[in-house]
Amino acid sequence: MDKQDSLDLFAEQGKFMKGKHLVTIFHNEQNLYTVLRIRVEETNEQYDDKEAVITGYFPKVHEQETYTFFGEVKEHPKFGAQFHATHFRKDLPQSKQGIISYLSSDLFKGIGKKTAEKIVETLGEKAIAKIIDNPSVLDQIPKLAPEKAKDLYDSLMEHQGLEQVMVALNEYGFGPQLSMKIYQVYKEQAIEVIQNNPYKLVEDIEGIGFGRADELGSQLGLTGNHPDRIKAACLYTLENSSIQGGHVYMEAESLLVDVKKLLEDNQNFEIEFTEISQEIIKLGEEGKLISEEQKIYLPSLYYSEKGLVAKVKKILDQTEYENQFPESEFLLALGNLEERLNVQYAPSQKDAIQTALMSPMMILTGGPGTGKTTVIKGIVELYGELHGCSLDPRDYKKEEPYPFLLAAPTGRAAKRMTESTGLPAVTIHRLLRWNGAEGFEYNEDQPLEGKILIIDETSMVDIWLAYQLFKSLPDNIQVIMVGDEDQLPSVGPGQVLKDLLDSGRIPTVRLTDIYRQAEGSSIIELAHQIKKGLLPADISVQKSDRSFIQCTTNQIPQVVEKVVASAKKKGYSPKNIQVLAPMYRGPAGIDRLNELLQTLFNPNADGTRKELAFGDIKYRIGDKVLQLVNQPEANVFNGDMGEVIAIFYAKENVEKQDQLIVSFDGIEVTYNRPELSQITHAYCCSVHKSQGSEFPIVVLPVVKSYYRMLRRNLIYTAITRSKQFLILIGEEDALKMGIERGQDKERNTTLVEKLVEMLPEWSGNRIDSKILPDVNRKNYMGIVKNADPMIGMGNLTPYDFMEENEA
DNA sequence: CACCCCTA
Repeated sequence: MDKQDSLDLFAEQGKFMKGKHLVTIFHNEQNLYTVLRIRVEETNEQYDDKEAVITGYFPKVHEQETYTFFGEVKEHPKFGAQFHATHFRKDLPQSKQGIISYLSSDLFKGIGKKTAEKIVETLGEKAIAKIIDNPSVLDQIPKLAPEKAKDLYDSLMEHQGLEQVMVALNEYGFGPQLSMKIYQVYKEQAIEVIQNNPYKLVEDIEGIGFGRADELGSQLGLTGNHPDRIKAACLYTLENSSIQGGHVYMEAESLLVDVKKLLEDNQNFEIEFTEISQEIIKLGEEGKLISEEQKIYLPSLYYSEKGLVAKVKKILDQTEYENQFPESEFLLALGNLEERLNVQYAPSQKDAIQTALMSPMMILTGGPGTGKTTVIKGIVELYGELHGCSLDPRDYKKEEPYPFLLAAPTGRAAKRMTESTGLPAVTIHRLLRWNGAEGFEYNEDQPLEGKILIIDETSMVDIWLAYQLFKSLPDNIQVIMVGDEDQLPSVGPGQVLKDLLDSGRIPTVRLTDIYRQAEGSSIIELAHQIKKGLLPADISVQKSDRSFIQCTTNQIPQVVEKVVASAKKKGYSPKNIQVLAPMYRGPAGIDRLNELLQTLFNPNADGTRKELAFGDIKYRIGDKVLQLVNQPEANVFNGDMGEVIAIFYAKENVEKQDQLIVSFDGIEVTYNRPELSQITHAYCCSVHKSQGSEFPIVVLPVVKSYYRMLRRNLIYTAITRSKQFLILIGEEDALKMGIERGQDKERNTTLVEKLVEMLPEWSGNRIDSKILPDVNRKNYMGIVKNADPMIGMGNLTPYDFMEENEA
């Protein structure tokens, strides 16, 4: 089998598009993300245009060369149809004439037409494959100097290197996706690196764990207590603890224990602790990990904490905000604003706005419904008023940058920020111009321009991103961080918001009064208890707005069905009633509940309705669906919910594609079949996905089979999604266990101690917001967006949703 | 066992 044939290993299945490269529209040097246009020569896609846009991760693609791309056509909301390629192959010229013009082209210095002809005469139509296989065949070419032969071979390798490496990696058992990643890092040296030290892959390639590398290692004879093996196990264990457990460091002792276990579990060979600590010391000397007082860090995490603290200090050192305008001026402007917006701020909200404007940095924290959004709106409005600057970005020229930077860790939180303030807000990644693979355009060398930064949903910001953001800030900026420390912690390592608050070094305003719920809400009371780790004694007692129905895991589906059916009968739609669960699988998992709820809300009893099947899901018109990825161009984001409004089969439309049309509050998005993986049913969704949303009725099953997921902040996040009714279903034991679990699994961080060491204590006066003057509560709600009116509640209680269940 | 960010 020669190389050209073996390359066809990758062509075995799927769609391809072959054509000549016309122009590269975009190429990211860092991560190789490439957008290019080709003239289509051949394809098995339904594609009528003569030209096509290809996207994917490619090393340099040469102009005028012909390539075959493998992948699928996808619809981009702004740029239209494009072919997303997972891998590609450069087509070697097939005809003698083709090879001659290829070899005599500019790609091969010093090879003219004459020499090219000679090569083909001597080696035949498979000349290129033969040379790649064994460069010494070039010795047969008359009058070809050895240096030229070497140049030719090197150039060929450079152009064909990717394919070479891909084939070899395939033999090591790596698929095209992972192979491409490996190639991006090591280029033509990939195979050499793997043969020398396969454990290096653990360090360099995301997605290759110790287990995989150790398999290669033992094939290559690097076994037992080989230093490379031990080192890799150390780094892997540390990385794992930060990615899986959210820790910023590991105690040296537990690192030793975990590493020993990993090494011995994988191969039957006893490892001494001293052997491990020796390698840890060496890794320290190589700068691959950092140890301080028996705490072992990955360098990126250590420097993130350190750098964040240094920058926070710099920002807090600014003194010019405190007395920039007299308090009387602030109060006057605040009064005008209240009149203009027809709202009245509570004392704690006024305090928050004032502290934000008069301090270099502030944290605004509080649970759902405490008016954080209202305060953000107040801050930007008043900032504009007091500084006499417009809130409209269009009023700014290039030399006078827009002063307001609004950002959030998720697309959806940014979208909400835009809606509630009327100002542009983006994800933190977009703000910093992220270009994939470790590239942020903004950093310490090229800082952002702006005067005031507001970050919402700060609880979701991990230590890496926090550092990246702060180091990209100018020194003369005001920073306001908004969030709820009791919600789910960030996906990435650290607990930045909680640590900043716990340090007591940052000006902070806590909002505690709830303006969104009815007065005397027992849901809020429950939330407060859960925050303290307590399960109220009256949990099983029926309240006006919450209830608890006891049942086992296996009864969950039928009880959920009864409760929801009862709500449906009372006129609630799927939009108003949200079932939340922590996990997808299992008899009480999201998948099972979605199936059942679809049958309840949107059945197809006689089988005559139009359906589009994707995997295990059958979509019907009227289905409630959840968006799983961001589509900023369409203003639709991960976590948004919508409704299926149309289904087209391939034979019914010009695109010849199965299509699903979903409406997200009026925004219509079309999903071709391949894009259906971007949505799922939403009758029941995960607690994680519900973060940032609220619903009139929340139905929350809690059973011991969710064991791994049950934690205090998960339960807190889930129950605080409900605005009117909360119906808990399941086992009291499980609920109790979940609420009590939280403290013991704290994340290892040293941010608090670093802040405390570097910064003076903040001695701001906190307004006790319990002492509220008697003002009209309705007015507080005035500018809270989405404070949808209670939907014809009358005197309903959760009990009304379960009357049939009493037997 | 679940979750974030994305380049014209």
